[in-house]
Amino acid sequence: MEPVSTEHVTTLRRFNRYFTRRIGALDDHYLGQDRPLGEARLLYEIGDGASLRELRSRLGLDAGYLSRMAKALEAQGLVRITVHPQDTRLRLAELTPAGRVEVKEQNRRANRLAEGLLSGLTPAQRGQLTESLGTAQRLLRLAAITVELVDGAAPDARACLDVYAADIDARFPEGYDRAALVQPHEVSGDTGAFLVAYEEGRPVGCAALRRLEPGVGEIRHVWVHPAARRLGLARRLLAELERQAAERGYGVVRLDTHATLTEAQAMYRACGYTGIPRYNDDVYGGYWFEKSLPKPPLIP
Amino acid sequence: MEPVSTEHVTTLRRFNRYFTRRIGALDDHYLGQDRPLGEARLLYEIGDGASLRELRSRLGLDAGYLSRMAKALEAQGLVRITVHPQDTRLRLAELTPAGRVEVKEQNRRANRLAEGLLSGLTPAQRGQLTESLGTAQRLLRLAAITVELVDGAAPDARACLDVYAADIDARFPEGYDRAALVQPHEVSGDTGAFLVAYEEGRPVGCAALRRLEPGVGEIRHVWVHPAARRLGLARRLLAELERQAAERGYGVVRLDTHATLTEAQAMYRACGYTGIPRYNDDVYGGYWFEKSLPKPPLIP
DNA sequence: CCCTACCTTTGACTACAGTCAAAGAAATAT
DNA sequence: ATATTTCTTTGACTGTAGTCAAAGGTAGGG
Repeated sequence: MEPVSTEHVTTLRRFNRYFTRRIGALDDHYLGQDRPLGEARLLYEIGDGASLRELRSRLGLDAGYLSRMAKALEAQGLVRITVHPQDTRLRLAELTPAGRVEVKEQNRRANRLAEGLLSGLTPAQRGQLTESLGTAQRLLRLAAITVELVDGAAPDARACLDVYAADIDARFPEGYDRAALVQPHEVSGDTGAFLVAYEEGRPVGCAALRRLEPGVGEIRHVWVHPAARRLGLARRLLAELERQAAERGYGVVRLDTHATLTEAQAMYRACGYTGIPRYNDDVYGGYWFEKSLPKPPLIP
Repeated sequence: MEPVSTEHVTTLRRFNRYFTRRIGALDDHYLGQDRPLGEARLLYEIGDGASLRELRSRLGLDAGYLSRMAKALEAQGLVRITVHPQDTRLRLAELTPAGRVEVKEQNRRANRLAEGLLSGLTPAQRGQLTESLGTAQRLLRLAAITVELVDGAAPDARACLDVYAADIDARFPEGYDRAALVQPHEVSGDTGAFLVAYEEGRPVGCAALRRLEPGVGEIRHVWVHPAARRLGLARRLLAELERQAAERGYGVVRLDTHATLTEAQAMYRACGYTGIPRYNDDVYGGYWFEKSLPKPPLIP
């Protein structure tokens, strides 16, 4: 991997210092107002209802601490806590009308704060700021996502394929038959690979490689969770999978895409793939692509 | 002022949430490590030495709280506290060699964290992120700066002119004579104005308006502190001063600039000023500009 | 049916962050 | 010379955040 230039590190750190001290701290202070910050955050996070378990993982809180805060909010009449109908170990928290009012008030305060800040800028500058922040957030999210090689039979791998199958089943006019998915053993070991992308511990994308014929690998199931799209994650998965393919001795990789997935086709072309004639009898294939890989560096 | 669009507010708030929770919180956690966060911040802020008074205002801490923390750091051998030689009410804090080591270690950790984040991006993406963050920070700083109309005799006004005079005295080949500065009464009241820009309570720029002849105002001493340059603050001061001029019934404003200040000349042209012949006998003038102002809106 | 894993609650703490008021010492203004 | 202001220190607090361990109830696998 390329070394990180000090200029980039400095800018990120300077921004971080400036932003957390000036904007973030202000925001926290206003959000809480007459309520402890922890409670205010919890209230906000409950939103349209959530289980304590979920809240705990989202906010990264200790179970006991959370339990007590939830109880305090319940005592204040802001939250109603019920037992999960299916799994009675779980507790569900939801806002009461009073809680909803409180959250609305939080939102109003935060909006006013943001408006106050933005009002110091001209409309053109506001647009520029919005664009910069959007770009920065996209890139920061992408940077925080890790791509890992997992076994084709790993639960996360299967979970990704489940969502993937449901996703394209809804998108293909003819639906999608799960029988077309790769088998775990095809995408594991010396000839195959399965990559899962994680954002904050949750799988948000995948990509699979299997052997097609000697020297030729096939890339399949490149998929990104809807909430993680437009970050450039698919390209990253693809690049990483190509590295894996080269390491496994493949000189060429092929793939097919459904005729309806025009964005995917554009991406493959942009990543150096060229259209080729049909190479398989996949019923979902509409376009076929191929890319030659560089020889892997010899690791002594 | 134009209303702030919800899109801009939403983007700013979303970014704020994401950044403070994900990046900022992480940073704080790593910075502190085995030391309370307050102490870690104080240590960092002391840097090459500072008075307790200064630290208090920079960090926004309670006097008692700060005094105790400083003492704790001194007891740990990280900080040396001495009495100010001129004003014995003041205490000066500076790092001991051990303190310096500790701060270096903090820096190393923070750098590693930033590098870890950036290493997930391609060099091109890193460049894009750096640029976005730079732009965003510029704009956020600008947005947080307030411009206020003050009396020409106000301490902040005179303080600005002092720094201004010293600044250009160093820049003009022939130096600068303070006698050329405006008098307080010229830039106050119905015919004059004095604007001071504040960033976090400190004056970081100024601009003055005085009467030149009936219907014609003169803009003078447009100045921005070196630490606040390249944010677009001069333009903002200028625009606000033009509003003040229009309000005071001036249909035209004029100004002159020294021949060496080429950036200033470019800015005036970009702001709608056009070159005119010499209109005064200012020894520092090298270029003369003029701009017609719109009629002020009638306030009933 | 039993065992294990999971989720929550409760009790008992700790440490950090921060506030307030009183008082002392030195500088500055009048 | 006196009054006022400024800066710091000290004592006495408070509230929030967060940790750890024990215990009790429930779900799911074998």
